[in-house]
Amino acid sequence: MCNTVKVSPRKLDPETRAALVDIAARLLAEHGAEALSTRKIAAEAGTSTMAVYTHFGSMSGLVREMVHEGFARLERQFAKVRRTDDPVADMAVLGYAYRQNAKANSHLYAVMFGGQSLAGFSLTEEDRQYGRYTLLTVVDCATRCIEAGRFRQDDPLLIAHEMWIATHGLVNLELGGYLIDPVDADRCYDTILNSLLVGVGDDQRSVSASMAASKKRRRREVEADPEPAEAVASRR
Amino acid sequence: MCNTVKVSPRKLDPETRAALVDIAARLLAEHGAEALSTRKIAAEAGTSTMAVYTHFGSMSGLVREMVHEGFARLERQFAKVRRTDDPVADMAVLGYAYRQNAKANSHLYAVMFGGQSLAGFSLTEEDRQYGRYTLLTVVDCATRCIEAGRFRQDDPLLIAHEMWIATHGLVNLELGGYLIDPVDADRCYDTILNSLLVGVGDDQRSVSASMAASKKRRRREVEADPEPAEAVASRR
DNA sequence: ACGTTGGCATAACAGTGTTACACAAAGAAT
DNA sequence: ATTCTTTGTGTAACACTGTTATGCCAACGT
Repeated sequence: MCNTVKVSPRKLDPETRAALVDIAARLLAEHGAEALSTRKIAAEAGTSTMAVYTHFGSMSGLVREMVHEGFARLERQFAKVRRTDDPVADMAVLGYAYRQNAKANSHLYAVMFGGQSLAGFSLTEEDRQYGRYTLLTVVDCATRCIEAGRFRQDDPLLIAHEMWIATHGLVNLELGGYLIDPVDADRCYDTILNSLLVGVGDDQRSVSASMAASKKRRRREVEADPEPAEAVASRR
Repeated sequence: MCNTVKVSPRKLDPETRAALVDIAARLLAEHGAEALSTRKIAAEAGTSTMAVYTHFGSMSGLVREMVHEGFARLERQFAKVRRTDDPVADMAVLGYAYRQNAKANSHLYAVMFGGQSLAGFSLTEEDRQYGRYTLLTVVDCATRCIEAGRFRQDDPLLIAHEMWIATHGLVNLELGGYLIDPVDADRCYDTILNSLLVGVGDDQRSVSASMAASKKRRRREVEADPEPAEAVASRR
């Protein structure tokens, strides 16, 4: 009777926790980084600023949660991409999904990958692992490309990284507003992806065909607008 | 006697202006974004916080100045790269210079290209034009590659953008800490650059030779450590 | 039913960017 | 040389930020 562990006379409310993340994400998306403050979040959630500290420890903790949610979103976008018998087209659609996700969550994206410090938050190695895990979908796709004889026998992790880097670079400059009229983002991406796909062993004709196929699939498998709020809510 | 224009009874001191930028840049580089405050800057400069407002209007104005200085630094790095009769090697060295500059000024770099909002600063179209101007060195190099018959007859601006995007993507993920051991930054960059260079028309043998040549030139033409402080001071 | 425990609100603290205001310094005009 | 005017700069305040010490009270285990 001495070591009886008394736990949780009052549990943390998971609903308010989720609400805080949602509100923070909305504030960030709608009004930018400057609008992200404990007081504004608490006011919208109908609580006090303490809620942020009991649930997340600090503002950085909340940002970290948002970052993880961002990775989860990206993974869900990836999951929507079908695995067809044209894995190279799949790869192109994955790239488009990455772009679309980044554009839909542009403020969060900079924190997830750019290393931007938002409210004093900075990535930990654990966070990065979380991010790298998302890349596994791309690695798997690269593996299927190799197995299908489209790509040269090579390290699928390296191939996935190539795609990641190119897409990431494009998205970053696109979001930064640097890619304008004569040399716009779509044109650049087509050219780069083409070169990379040929570079890893596919032949030009097959690449052209796969990229054309991917363009048809984009609209179906990767919708531009973010998923409706009900879907997010029902997942809880 | 009514419209006599009375000007400047007391001029802005360009020395304190430069000192403020320098101090701000150092604080940013050494202690991160959180350490960038008017009071800290003013304290180090031996002035009051008002100096920031008379010289730059606001904190964002000072950040803008730092961004422009960042572009100028990049351009100086580019200027160090020689224009040889192997323009493809030149291109590879330029890419290395871009990487090196980004790593030496990593905090500023995210603001310059990533669109990170630092102290409420966000890029204006004028700032972006400033950034695009820096790319002209790369466009020129691409033109020389075409004239030398190494690259296919194509839009040099598009080619420059390809290189920019790939290098930028690599640098961003590198700075974010995402590129680790088995698939590190150097390995990725070599592979991607190779694919892109072949993709714009050069043949594999020439690319390999040029990249090998570029590796020898790197250390000479692009020193890793930032330029000594005296050089910066004497330029004023 | 009761007592413990931990979530939450309140209010304070140290810090931030920004600004109104007074002062002083420096060039222009006499 | 002296005065005048203009304007940079220091002081102090304002509204705001993240964070935390301190209570209160609701909810859970007993």
